[in-house]
Amino acid sequence: MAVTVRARSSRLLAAHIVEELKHLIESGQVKPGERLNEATLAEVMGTSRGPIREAIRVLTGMGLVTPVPNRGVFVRRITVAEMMEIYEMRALIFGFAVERAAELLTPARRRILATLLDQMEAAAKAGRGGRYYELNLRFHAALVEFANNRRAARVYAECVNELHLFRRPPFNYAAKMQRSNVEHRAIFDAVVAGRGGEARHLAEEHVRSGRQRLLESLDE
Amino acid sequence: MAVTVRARSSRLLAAHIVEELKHLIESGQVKPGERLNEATLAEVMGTSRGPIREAIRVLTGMGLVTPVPNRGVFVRRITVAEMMEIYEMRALIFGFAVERAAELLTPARRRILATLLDQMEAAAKAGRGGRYYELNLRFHAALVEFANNRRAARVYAECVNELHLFRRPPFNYAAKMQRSNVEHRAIFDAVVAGRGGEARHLAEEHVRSGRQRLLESLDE
DNA sequence: GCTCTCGAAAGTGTCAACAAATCCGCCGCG
DNA sequence: CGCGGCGGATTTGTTGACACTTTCGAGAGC
Repeated sequence: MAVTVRARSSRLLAAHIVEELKHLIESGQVKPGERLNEATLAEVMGTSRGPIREAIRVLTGMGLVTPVPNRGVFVRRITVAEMMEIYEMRALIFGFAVERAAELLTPARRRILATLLDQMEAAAKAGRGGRYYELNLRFHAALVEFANNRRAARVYAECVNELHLFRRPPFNYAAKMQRSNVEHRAIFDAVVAGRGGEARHLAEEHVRSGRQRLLESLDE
Repeated sequence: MAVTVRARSSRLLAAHIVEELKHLIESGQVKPGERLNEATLAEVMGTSRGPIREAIRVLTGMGLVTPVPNRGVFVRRITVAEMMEIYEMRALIFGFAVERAAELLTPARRRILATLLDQMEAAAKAGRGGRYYELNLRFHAALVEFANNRRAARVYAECVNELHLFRRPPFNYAAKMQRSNVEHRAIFDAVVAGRGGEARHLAEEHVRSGRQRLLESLDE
C-alpha cells in the first residue's frame, strides 16, 4: 500500500477522505484483496483514525471494500464470474439509457456527443490509448446522463467503478480503439435519427463486445 | 424519532447497528427528512457515539441518508420524480431478471414460486394486506434471485428499499391484491413455459401497474 | 410591537487512550 | 525435522473528553 495523497481542497468534514480513498482504489494504488491499514492512512492523511474509519465505512456501504471483524477491511476482489454479471447489468442499463437518450435528445446534447466522438476519433488515430479511454468513459457517461434518470446513472457509474477493480485502465486499447469507435458512431447515428430501439440494441451489443475484448485480453 | 430497539444477536462489531438503523428507517420509525441524533441513538443502542457514527456512514454510502456538515445526517426524502425514476429502474431490472429466470428455472425453483403464489392467493382471499405485501416482496425477490446475477439482485433490493422511503407498507392493498396476483400468475406461467420474452414484458408491465396503483393511492 | 444582538445550550467533528482480538516468530517437544 | 503452543507486537474496536459550529431564546434598543 504505497500511497501518495493529493492536496485537500474543501475543509468540509472527512468526506474528503472518501474521495481520496476512492481515488487510491480506482487508480490502483491499493490493489484488490489488499487491506486498508487505519493507522497508516491516518498518518498519511494527517488526521486521527476516527475520520479514516468513517470514510472506510462509507466505502463499505458502497461495496468497494468488505469488512472482516477484528481484521480490517479489504479492497473488494472481483472474480471473472462477477465481472460477467456486472457487464450484463451494464449492458442492460446502457441499452435502456440510450433508448431514452434518443427520445430526449436536444441540439445541445447532440453537439456534446458529436464533439466527444470527434475527439475519440482523433485520439484513436493518434494511438493515444489513455486519452481514448478517458473520452470513452465520458461518452458513455454523457449518454447515460441524457436519459434523465439519476438512479440509472448512479448504478451505471457503480458498475464502471467496480469494473475498474478488475482491470487497470491502461489495458491494451491500441488495437481495439478503431473497432470500438465504429460502434460508438453507429449508436450516435441511431440516437440522432431517433431510432431508439435500434440504438438500444447497438448499445447492448457494444457493451458485450467490450466485455469480449476484455476477456480476450485476459488470455494474453 | 421515537425508537424501540430489537435484541442484539451477533456480538460482532457495530455492523449490527447498521441493520438496526436500516430497520428503523424501513419500518418508518424515523421518517424521511428527519435527522438522526447521534447521542440519542448511542443511548438507545447502549454504546458510545463512535460505532453509531460509523453505522451512519455506511448508510451514507448506501444513499439512505444524506449528511450535512456540522448539522448531522438526514433520512433521504424521495420526491415523486425520483420515485418514477426508481420504478423505471425496477421495471428494467425485474424484466431482465424474469427473462433470465425463465432460462434458468429448475423444478425446485418452480415449486418455491408456486408455493408463494398459493400463499399470496390465500392471503388475498383472506384480505390480509400486510401478509400479502410481505409475500409479494418475497415472490419478486425469489424471481430476481433466480436470474443468478447478484449485482442485479442487489440493485433491485436497493430500489425496493428506497421505495419504502416513499410510502409505508400498509398502504391500501386490499382492493388491488386480486389484480396484482393475476399478474403474478401470468408471469409465473410464462416463466414455467419458458417464454422468456413474454415473461419479461409481463414483468415490466407488472411493475408499471404497481407504480400506477401507488400513484392513484397518493391522490386519496 | 418588532428586530437585532448576545449568550447559553445542543450537537457534530476530532482526537488520544484503553481494551480486545489477531498475527507472527520462537521455543520446546515428539 | 516437523509440529504445537506460548508470548510479544501489531491492528482493530470502543470509549470518553474536548473543540467548534449551529441553533434558539431572552433581552436590549428602536
